[in-house]
Formats: sequence, C-alpha cells, structure tokens
Amino acid sequence: MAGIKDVAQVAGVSVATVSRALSGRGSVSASAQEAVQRAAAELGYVVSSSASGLASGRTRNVGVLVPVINHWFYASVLEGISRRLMDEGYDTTLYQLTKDRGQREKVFSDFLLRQRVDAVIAVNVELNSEEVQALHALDKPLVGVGGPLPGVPTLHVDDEGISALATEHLISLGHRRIGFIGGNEETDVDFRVPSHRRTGYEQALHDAGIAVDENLCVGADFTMPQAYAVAKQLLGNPASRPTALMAASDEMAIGAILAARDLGMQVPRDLSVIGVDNHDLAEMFGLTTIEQRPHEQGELAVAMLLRAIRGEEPAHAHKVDHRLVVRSSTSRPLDAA
Amino acid sequence: MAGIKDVAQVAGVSVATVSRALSGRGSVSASAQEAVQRAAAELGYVVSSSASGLASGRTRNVGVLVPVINHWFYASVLEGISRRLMDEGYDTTLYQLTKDRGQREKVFSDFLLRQRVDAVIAVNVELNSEEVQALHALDKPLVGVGGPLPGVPTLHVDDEGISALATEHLISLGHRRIGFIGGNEETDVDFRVPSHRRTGYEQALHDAGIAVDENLCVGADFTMPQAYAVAKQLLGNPASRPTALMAASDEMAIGAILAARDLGMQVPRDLSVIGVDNHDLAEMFGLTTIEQRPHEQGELAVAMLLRAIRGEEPAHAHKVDHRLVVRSSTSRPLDAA
DNA sequence: ATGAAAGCGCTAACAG
DNA sequence: CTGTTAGCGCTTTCAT
Repeated sequence: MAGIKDVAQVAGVSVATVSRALSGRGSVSASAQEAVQRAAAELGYVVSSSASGLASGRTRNVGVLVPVINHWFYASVLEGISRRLMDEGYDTTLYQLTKDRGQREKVFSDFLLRQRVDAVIAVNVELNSEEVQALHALDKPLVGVGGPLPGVPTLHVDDEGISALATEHLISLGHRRIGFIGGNEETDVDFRVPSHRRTGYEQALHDAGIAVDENLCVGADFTMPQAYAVAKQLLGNPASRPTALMAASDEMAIGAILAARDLGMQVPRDLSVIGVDNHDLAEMFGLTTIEQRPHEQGELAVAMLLRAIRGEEPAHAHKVDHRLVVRSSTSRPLDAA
Repeated sequence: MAGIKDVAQVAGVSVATVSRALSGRGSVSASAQEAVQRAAAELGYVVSSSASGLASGRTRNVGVLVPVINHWFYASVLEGISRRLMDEGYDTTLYQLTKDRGQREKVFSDFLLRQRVDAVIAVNVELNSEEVQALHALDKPLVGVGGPLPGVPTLHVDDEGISALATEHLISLGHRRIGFIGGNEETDVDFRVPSHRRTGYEQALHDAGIAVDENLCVGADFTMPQAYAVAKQLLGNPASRPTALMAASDEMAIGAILAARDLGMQVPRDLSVIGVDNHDLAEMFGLTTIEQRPHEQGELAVAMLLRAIRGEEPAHAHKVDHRLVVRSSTSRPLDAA
C-alpha cells in the first residue's frame, strides 16, 4: 500500500506538496499538481483516513442516526443521504437507535465520541435534552430531518399543513363525515409526526365548520396491517361510517382501502381515501395523496451539513415542500352526486 | 476532550497501561485495571478512532455494500448487521452501489481503500472479478450475503430449494397448471436470485412429470406494482390461466393476489398463490410463503466476519434455513375438489 | 505487570 | 509556491 512518501518521491516533490495537491488546501503550482496527480494515480495512492483524520481533525465521514431502517421513509431518506454524501466524497456511518436504552446510551456515550464523524444527521429521532447536549458537546454540525428538535436546525415537512391540505381536499369534494387514521402513543414517540397531522386535520375541519367526531378518529402504528385492522373496525358499521378517510401515511391509507374492499365497499364510490407520502405503492392503488420526497430531504440535509462543515453558514431550519397528487381514490360522496 | 494521558495521570499509571487496560490486550493487574476504569469513566474518556486506528491498524468499523436500501430484504439485512455490529462495539459504514458506473468504481478505488474498515460485507451485489480482486487486495475479511460470489465466502438461502419447495407445495395440493412470476434481466443482475428460483420451479415440475409451459412464466422486477401488471396479463384469459401461481417474492405474490381479485377471482378458490420471504405484509394477505429471515442473515454475516477478524477461522460459506409457512392463499384446485 | 519511547501516515505551521 | 518538521493520540515493542 503506497504512502504519501512514495507519491512524493515519484512526483519529485515533498510530502507537504503532495498533501496540498491532493487535498486542495494551500496553493500548488500547476506542474506540481500535475506530477502529484500522475504519481498518485500510478501508485494507486489513497489517503489513509486514520492518519488524515488524526492530523487534521477531519474524517470525511458523517454519522446518521435512525430509529429503524426497514421502513419506506427512513430507507428513502437514508438513500438520499448516502448518495449525496458519496458524491461529496464522504462516508456514511449508520447508528441505529433501538428501543434498548442501554444501546441507545452507548451511542451517545461511546460511538459518537470516537471522533469518527465530522457531523451528525438525526432522522426522526426524538432526542432528549441530554442527548442533544451530548451532541452539542461534540462541537460538530448537527441537523435533524423530521424535527422539530429543540436547539437543532431541522429539515422537515409541514405536517400540519399537509394534513390540513389533505382534509381540505376531501372537504372540497363535498365530504362532511371524514375519518382519520393517525398514529398511536408508541409511534408518536419516535415519529413526532402523528399528533401534528391530527392537528392539521382538526384545523381543516374546524375551518370548514365541521365538528370533530372522536368516533371517526382511530390510531395505528403506520403499518398497512394495523391500519387495515382499525379501518375495518371503523368502517364496519354502515350506519356510522364516514364517507371519506384521511390516513397519516400512504401505507395506512392502502390498508384502509383494502379493508373497505373486504367490506364490499367501492373506493372512491363508497369511500374516498387520501394518504400522505406518495409511496412507491400509491400509484398502483390509485391513491390520492400528499407527496413528500424523502430522498430530497436526505439530500437537502447533507447540503445543509456540508455548508456548516465548511463554515459557510450555521445551518438553520428549512421547510420542505409538499404537494397534492390527485388520483382515483377520492371523489365526491355518493349522496352529493 | 480527555485524552489517554489524562486518564493515565488520574489513574496514576502510564499511558501504556491505560491502553492495555482499556483494550484488553496485554496483562494488567487488577488494581491498575480498576483504577484505569474508574479514571476513564470519571473523565468520560473515549478512545479516538483515528489515533487508535492509525497506531493499531484496527478501526472497529465494517463496511457494508448494498445495491439499494429501500427494499424489504436489504433494509432487513442491514438492520441485522448494524444491530449486531453495534453489540460488538463496531460501527457500520454504508456504501451504496448504484447503477452509476463512475460512483461504483470510486467505491472500490477510493472509499474502500481509505482504510476506514476492518472488513466488508457485500449484500447481494454482483461483484465482478476486478471488484473482488480489489477487495481481496485490501486483505480484509470479506463475506457476502446472498451470493454466490466467486472466491468469496457467502451466506445465502438455497434459492433453488426454496422455489422447489414452494412448487412442490402447490403440486401436492393437486395443481398441475402452475404459473411462475420471476425476475427479469434487470433484476437478475443485482439479485442473482431470479434464475435460481426459476430453476427450482422447473425442477419441481419436472420431478412431478409436469411439463414447463412457457406461457405460464412471466417476469417482473420484484415489486408489487409490476407483478400486479404481469399477473393481470397472465390471468386475464380464463381459458389459459393457471390454477396456481408461485412468485419469487412475497411482494410480487401480493401483487398477483390483487390482480386476481381485480379480475374477479377468489384466492385460493380460483387461484392459489405462494410467495417467498415471509414479508411483513404476508400475514395480512394470508399469504402462504417460504420464509427466509434477512435479519438473521445479517446477524450471521457479522458473526462470520468477527470470527475472521479475530483470526479464529477463515470464514466459509454457510447456508441459511428456510421453511414453509402455510396460510390461506393456497388450497386444492377447484376441479379437484 | 509496567513504563519509556518509537512510530503509525498524514497535516499544518513555519521559514524561506 | 515549496520543503522541513513538529505533532495529532494512540499502540506496541523492548526493557525492566
């Protein structure tokens, strides 16, 4: 394995010049630049991250905190992050924060303190103040995707706005009895999302002069199967069921559509359904939804972070756009037809 | 940030002793051990990975190569890997191998050569010989999940056995016209899986004295939507359609079930469907399937790797178990009832 | 069992 | 613009 000295020798310059030429820090003559590049390529030289990191304090690696990986949103954000980081020559180190308190603690007291990362991205993890403090103590840039996180610049969609828009869409079609499938206590901890989506839903109803009917609001864990189950409950009674349903995620919306079908209902004739995400499966089910682009969120988070790493600007919160995608799962209610 | 010197001072020993006490390499008296532990805890000392890596050549980090993240199998394997690595005090660094040739090349010519990892796990990536060579040149343990990879110890399910078992299940129920939804050229590159599953299917038919009917075999990209589309095609003609269908993945099987429903067919009355995976959604659809446990595969891969890292044994291929999970999507064919 | 000291391979003053 | 050199914070001989 060739070292910087070898490159210096072959290029006929000093190691300092090699370092400068390859890192782009400090000025190097065109000829030296060229010679170094040539020698490095010839020898297949790649800088040792340990040595470089030790000497410079920069690792070209960022840590990503996620609660789960096997989930459309997280996996997508992760893909966006890792792709973008790789483009910039950065590595991505993954820290999965499980429910296990011990493990979680170790991440903050050990793993992240090893000085292996230049910065940290927290994806939808509800950090407590101690944890935020531990991260701040690292004195490394930190951004959150899907906050808000107290004291941390975050990037996130407007959850309230999203569900308000979804609900307004249903209202504008003429629906008055609009059900809601949100999260439950458990998901609210990790996602921080469900309660905001509920708020937007209620707000939209309120603005339209429609009273919130608690009986039409149920909770699930953001998975299709659980949403299927609760939707079946909700839609089971023909007398009391809603004419439209908003789900806080597309997977839950799809669960609801399947439940409706199994109850002999037709979507959207007997029930309009709208979701949130624009999930890969949304199109197949003709699902009307509010799109959020997790890939882009991941990429944006990286962009923010890099700016902060380079000292160009102290990262500050951004809001990510969303938009309504109308497909065939929503229509005017039967009785208004 | 406390350094090893601080710990040595507080503990009243030399830095060498601190290093030994904390790493478990070399012998240390109980009293020194105790003093060091105490001092380290008090100071919140955590070893610098750069410094330690530079001096020892060990990084306590492993690189994971994946083609995609946003997919049930990969995300699950990744979860298993990262969890298990974390248990062992190792970090997980993610390298996503996209279709982009340039990026992909950079991973092998740059990223992996930075000496940031002690070992590499390749998850279902079809490495060419140059890439395998590049990895071997690293002289770091390497294991593959979902091979086979020429010259690389891998961990994988028996794809042929799996699809043979699935097909046999259908045959044993009395089916003779059994369709197959496999992969296409594109997925075959990444997954390496489709063709093997096709082979097992054909083998099973052959063993039962049933001729393979090309018209009953279609390909998709392992996603639900595309399987839905091709299944609809396949099942559209009542005269020629099969009585049972085996799909090379659960997501595709579910797509097929939905297609059948939309064609007015009842599963399993008019069509039996079996998949492969035991995906999170399988139960909800009552899907009979062959289970493979990606989490376990990830964990096993880590176990193999650690043994190799510790020089306990040169990793060699393992085979992962699978089992038939019978639910309600398969039954005897109508005409045999 | 322990300490002194020589690196590990690079970066960043500093001097020129 | 370039070279010399002193570390970066650890690990690991080598003595003792």
